[in-house]
Amino acid sequence: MTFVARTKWLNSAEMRAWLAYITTSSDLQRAIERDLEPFGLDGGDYQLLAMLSDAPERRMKMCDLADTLRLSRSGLTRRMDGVLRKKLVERVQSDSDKRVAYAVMTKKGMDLLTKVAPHHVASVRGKMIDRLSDTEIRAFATAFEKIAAGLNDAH
Amino acid sequence: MTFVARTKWLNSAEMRAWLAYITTSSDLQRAIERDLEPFGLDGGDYQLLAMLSDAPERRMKMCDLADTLRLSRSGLTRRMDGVLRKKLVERVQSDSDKRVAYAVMTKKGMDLLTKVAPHHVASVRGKMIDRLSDTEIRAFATAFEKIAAGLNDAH
DNA sequence: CAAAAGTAGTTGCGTACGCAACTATTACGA
DNA sequence: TCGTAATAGTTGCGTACGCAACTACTTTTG
Repeated sequence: MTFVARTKWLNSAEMRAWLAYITTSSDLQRAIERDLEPFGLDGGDYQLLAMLSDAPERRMKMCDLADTLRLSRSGLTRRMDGVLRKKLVERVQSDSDKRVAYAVMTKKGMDLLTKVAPHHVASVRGKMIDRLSDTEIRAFATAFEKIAAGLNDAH
Repeated sequence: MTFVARTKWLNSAEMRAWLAYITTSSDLQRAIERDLEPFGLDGGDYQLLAMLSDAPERRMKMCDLADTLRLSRSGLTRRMDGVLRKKLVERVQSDSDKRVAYAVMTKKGMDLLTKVAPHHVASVRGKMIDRLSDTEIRAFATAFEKIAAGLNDAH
């Protein structure tokens, strides 16, 4: 294919960016998750609670929650099993549409999140945010926003 | 803990950076992996082959390979099963130290990587690199390098 | 130089999650 | 309005991978 044959290799700055990104982002994610372990949460649980805490009435439809968490429907079903067992979240069947179920954060879930969030923020700050200048933070944000836009409009 | 009580929340620029990062990086990774599927490789296989292709004599000790790929030892053992079955890589026992095994890329593996690499680079370019300005690329690289440095010296 | 400690790799087991298939419900088109 | 299509959610099955335990070597140490 002409297209591929013509593909430019990465120059050194581009390669630096790509390599730094792929090696570091997995380390970063692990490090931040490790800081959550003392609270009995993993990264997925935390994201789930954080999303619910942000939603009106602290509730979301399962399928919307799956989309925002980047989980398949079945993936969310299993992940819910965990937080349901811990009583951090409840399932509530919808009256108006009997297909849909809501995930609703319980008081226990909210209390836990309130306790954990400052530690999590401290972790994110310490490992990432506070290591970057304001300029870098802004560049970082716009870079990922541009990438996200590209991913969306390419389907 | 005073430390935690004092933790500053993220301001809006910081929050933008963090949110854009966590939501987008998983989408980006998936998108790039999807582009590898037509070649019968997943992201892990590709990384493995790429690392070997870069190493002297296209071979690496299993444990070094595990470290660079951010896999546990057992994780690498299983991942090797896949590429061994496909004959892209061979295991070679070391003579000098009978504990160690080398992963050695085969000609078939090298040929495949040579074929796939341009598509992969095109994918990385299209989804990320070409969407960013030179300035953003540089900021991106230094940002992740700083983060990586922080993760390392914090143990 | 023997015993203890360290290192490389594999295996058993448990967990997370995606895909495909299935059920139940709702929306739509003729 | 009936039948077809779309949507929400769960379940079965397969894969990836980490941890702990194990084997087999090698290095260190007293």
